[in-house]
Amino acid sequence: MHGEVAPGASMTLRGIGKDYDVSMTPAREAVRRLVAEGALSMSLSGRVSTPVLTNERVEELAALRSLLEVELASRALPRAHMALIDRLQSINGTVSENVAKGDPSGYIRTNLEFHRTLYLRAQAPAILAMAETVWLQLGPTMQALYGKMRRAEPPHFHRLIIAALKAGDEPGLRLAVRSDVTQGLKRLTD
Amino acid sequence: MHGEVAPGASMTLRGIGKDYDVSMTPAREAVRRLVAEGALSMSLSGRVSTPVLTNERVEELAALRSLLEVELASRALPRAHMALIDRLQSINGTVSENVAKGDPSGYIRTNLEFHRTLYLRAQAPAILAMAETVWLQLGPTMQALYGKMRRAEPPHFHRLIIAALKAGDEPGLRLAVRSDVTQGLKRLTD
DNA sequence: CATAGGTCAATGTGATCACAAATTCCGGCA
DNA sequence: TGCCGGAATTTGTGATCACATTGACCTATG
Repeated sequence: MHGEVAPGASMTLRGIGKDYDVSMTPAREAVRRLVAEGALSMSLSGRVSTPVLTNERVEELAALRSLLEVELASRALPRAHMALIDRLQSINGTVSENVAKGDPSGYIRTNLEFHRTLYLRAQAPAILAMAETVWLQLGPTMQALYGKMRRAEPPHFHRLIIAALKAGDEPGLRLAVRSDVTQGLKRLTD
Repeated sequence: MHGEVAPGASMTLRGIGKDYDVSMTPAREAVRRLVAEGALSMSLSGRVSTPVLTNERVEELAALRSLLEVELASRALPRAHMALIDRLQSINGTVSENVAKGDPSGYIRTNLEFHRTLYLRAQAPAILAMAETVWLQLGPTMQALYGKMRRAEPPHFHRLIIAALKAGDEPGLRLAVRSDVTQGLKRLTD
């Protein structure tokens, strides 16, 4: 999810087991779960690797992020008090730090933390779980994206999100979330 | 998914294995996958059962169906030719038969086949997979719903969907799909 | 008769093993 | 030098086992 492993990286059951000091059995169960969630792909022979996403797939996942996260933000809006907004601003500072540091994995992690913190207020665990599944599928590919980014951009749309939350502006919030989610992924399909 | 097992039904690894003439290992992997997809729930002790959904959860899943399936229908619309519409009408006939027969599981199965046939035209496998995950989570509860239905209602909204497809009416299609998806689930939360 | 305590069966977990399939690697041939 | 083929290693699958824990049943007691 955090883009710590590159797209197309392959792994073996025995290797995973050795890494975590367990036998093949728990490694197999973890892998099967991640395959079910789309975070890993399995060849017909059972070999497992991180998926290499086609442009069409990335476009779909971006559309899913947009659909789900706009809904989550919209549901969170009426419950978003000042304490939450302060928290979001603080996280946003950490995001900027990671941008400055040039740490792609840290950037992805704190960026997702920003979104998750907001969406937790939506009190919609099933929808949030789906959104996290999408994040999981995009993880490896996101790393490739932010590795390619020439200029590290500050979290512009995050500020729009915070502003819309403060103003209680629902259409503005929906647009800001959609823009933030779509922005980076757009570049990925070029 | 087809509502063949009631909500809250519990099952054991050895029991599943015996049913399908395999050992515990494949049963465990299947169960873990279904748990990851939300189709089964697992207690802290590892016991597995079909989930009993709260009203809030049903509302969430209905919202997810609405979001995802409206998008899928919208993407399928430009690609929907006459052959597809004929196919949908044929499936719709089978749906009516199952309604008349009073076969809840058959009704759910053919109803989902109607939706899947339309959505396959959207050429969006990731979104369709998410929608099917939602169907999976709703399966057992759907059975409880259609078991409670006094009067078996004909697939009214399906006809609206077909009409909108014929007319190329996108707003009408979106509304028809949203209504069809929401209709039954609304009654479930009372 | 109800309830609490204790015993026993049932269940999930993780490890290990045998086996088949596939991938890789290496040598030989064109 | 490039490509093909076979052998050996790697890898996933399914089965079985030991063990700890949980849940259920049964009995005894108030």
